[in-house]
Amino acid sequence: VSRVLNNSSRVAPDTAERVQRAIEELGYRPNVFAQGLITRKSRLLGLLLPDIHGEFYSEVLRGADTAARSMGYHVLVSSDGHSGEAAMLSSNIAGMLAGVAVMITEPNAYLIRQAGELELPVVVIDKDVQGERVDRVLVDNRSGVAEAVGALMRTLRPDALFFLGGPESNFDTQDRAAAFIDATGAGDGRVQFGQYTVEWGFKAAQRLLKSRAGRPTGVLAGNDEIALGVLQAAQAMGVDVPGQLQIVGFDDTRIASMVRPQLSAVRVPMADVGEASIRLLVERLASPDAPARTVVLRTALALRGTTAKE
Amino acid sequence: VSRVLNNSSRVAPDTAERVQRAIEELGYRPNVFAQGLITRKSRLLGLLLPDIHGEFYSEVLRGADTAARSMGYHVLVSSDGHSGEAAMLSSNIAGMLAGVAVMITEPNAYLIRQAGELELPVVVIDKDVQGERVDRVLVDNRSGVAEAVGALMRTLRPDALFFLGGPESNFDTQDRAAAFIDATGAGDGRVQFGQYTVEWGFKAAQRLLKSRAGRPTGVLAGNDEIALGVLQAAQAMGVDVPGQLQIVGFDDTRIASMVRPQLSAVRVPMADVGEASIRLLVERLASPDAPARTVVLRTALALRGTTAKE
DNA sequence: CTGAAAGCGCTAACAG
DNA sequence: CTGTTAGCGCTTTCAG
Repeated sequence: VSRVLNNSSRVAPDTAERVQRAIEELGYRPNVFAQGLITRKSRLLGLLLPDIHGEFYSEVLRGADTAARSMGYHVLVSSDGHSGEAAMLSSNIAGMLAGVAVMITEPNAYLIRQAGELELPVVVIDKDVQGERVDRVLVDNRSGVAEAVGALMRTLRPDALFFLGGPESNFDTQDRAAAFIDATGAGDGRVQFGQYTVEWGFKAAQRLLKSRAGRPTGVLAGNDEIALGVLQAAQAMGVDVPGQLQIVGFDDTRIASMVRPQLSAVRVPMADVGEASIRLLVERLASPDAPARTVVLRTALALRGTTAKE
Repeated sequence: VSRVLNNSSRVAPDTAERVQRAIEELGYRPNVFAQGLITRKSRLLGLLLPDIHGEFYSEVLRGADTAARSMGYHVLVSSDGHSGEAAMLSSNIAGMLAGVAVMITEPNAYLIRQAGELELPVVVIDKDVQGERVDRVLVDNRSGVAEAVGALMRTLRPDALFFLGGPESNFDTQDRAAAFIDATGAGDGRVQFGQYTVEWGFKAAQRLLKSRAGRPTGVLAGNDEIALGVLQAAQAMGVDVPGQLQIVGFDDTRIASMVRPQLSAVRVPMADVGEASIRLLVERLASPDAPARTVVLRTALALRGTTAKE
């Protein structure tokens, strides 16, 4: 039976068929635990996200799930709840995992070290972690920012452009802020850090819009929620968008196209991030000693209602 | 070692400690497969959703994950992609699952039957499936609708109230439509079915708002996205909300409070749905022969900017 | 090509 | 209280 199922070694065709029939008649299903015990392999992959909340992460998960399924694997998600605990990695379940993809968006010494030392194949998402056999999936934030700023600068002066990011500790926000400074030559006052929320975007924009001098004519937001907050502040204060203020969001989640006017945004291919990390993992399973690889995913600029029409 | 780890049967305190020390020194971790092979138990629970997309399902997942973790379990999510395939249940991974929670929102004979026949403990979410040992988690749509309609009728005539639902085949939409008809005495024209999307909500509202006679003064939407579409249509047509048109969404996802004005909505406790299903599953694992249970979760009405201020 | 048998690492039952 | 042992169901030699 084992030889038929794993179609290994030579089995006579008619024997094989006889076995197959018996399998079906009896409804036989191999015991996964016995299999795992002897082969030390499994078809379960771990995906560790900072949070399983909202449009962004659920899109990563969806991409990962789809990719995994197409290759006969399954994905076990877990959020580390920003706790740095990485419950999944220390729980007994870790022993069932064939590999893990870890998304690291904030400094987390514990997680980073654990990811590097794990005897399991590891893919790190978002953070350029060192490690012998640690593959990486990165998003090209810099070119995304450059493209967005370029679009803004077609109609606006660079010194009236602002960046409203998420938490300063967030790696993506850091990257995006740095790229923004490179692209616009912005000094400190025009780059602000806060939260990845509508509320924070609203307040920050309100503050900016109130000031007479140095009022922004263009804002690049750290994510779509911040951009939405900026849009709402403008609307509340009677500032015309995109006439007096242009806004570009980041991520291009479904929210960006749900609101009116629709948000222009730098599209981050979240599903592709999920997919690439699973693919990398499965490929490493196949060749454990291959050199570490890095996949960099490009963004794309989606111009919609909050930027000047060409 | 086994006895110490499972703190079963009497072990001398000092022996236990000696074993513990050795475990730590050696970094010993029990092999999950060997354990599973003999105990036929696992700490892995399956969660089958129609889709892993968006605010709604990611919230269910979050509730489930939190609950599972607090009880030492893990959740393996999978979407059936509306395909009725239930890949998770037929794949080899099914053998690692201690139980499954299945969310059924549309007719799916295959899934329903499979859920009822599975030898695994099963919890069915959203659909009242029959089955010996099948527990259920339901949302009390009817009382949610009644409450929303009640609020609308404080200032509006019942015959100017409309219900714009999702697909007619969706169980929740069916429930909500039926409850709406009960509460308002609405005939067919005032209950419409479409898609759970902003676009459909927009178009349907546009059509309704254009007609001179029988123009709605209040709309109950099948979910928040539809409600948002209705709001945008009103704004686009210069219809004042809530002055000329009041809108109540359903689910109360984060989207409802992200937009301006904020959507009034019937809050569906999505995280609680996830949590309750995991809890039911774990409790059944403990007592396999207990009678089937049904948990009904209440909704709550969140009155915000799209309904008349009191 | 096929039958037989040796474990994989663990738990639980059984002696001591 | 602790040592020993019989499997759990599978894959993979090793003989035939």
